Amino acid sequence: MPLKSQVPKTAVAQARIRAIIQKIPKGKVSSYGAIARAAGVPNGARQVARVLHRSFGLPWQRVLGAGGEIKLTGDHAIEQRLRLEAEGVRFRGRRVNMKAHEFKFPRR
DNA sequence: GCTTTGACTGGAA
DNA sequence: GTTCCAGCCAAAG
Repeated sequence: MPLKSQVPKTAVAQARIRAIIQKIPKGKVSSYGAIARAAGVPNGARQVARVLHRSFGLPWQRVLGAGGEIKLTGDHAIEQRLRLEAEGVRFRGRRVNMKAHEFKFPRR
């Protein structure tokens, strides 16, 4: 009989989310939804956002909304754009060219 | 334990 | 292009 996991499922998901975000290479970006799916949490986009905000030391600037749109508000949005442009990511208006910069995660 | 809130998403009008 | 709406998940009050 397998022992019941003492670790909450939510904590596992969050750990995966952090690990995945760490894997995004410089010059590439991803979206909340894509990361959630890669972490095994479909429709967990909001959860990705929460983890991203909570944890420290992640390349948060490489995480965008669907379609490569910046979802942040205020000064944080400005900083994110500056950081990404510094990494070579080109913007078209308020969006990124996902065709060229989206990082695709390996399938299970 | 119910309600509100948020760095979300996709589809429809 | 915009606005509205319904769905989803976890944390906070």
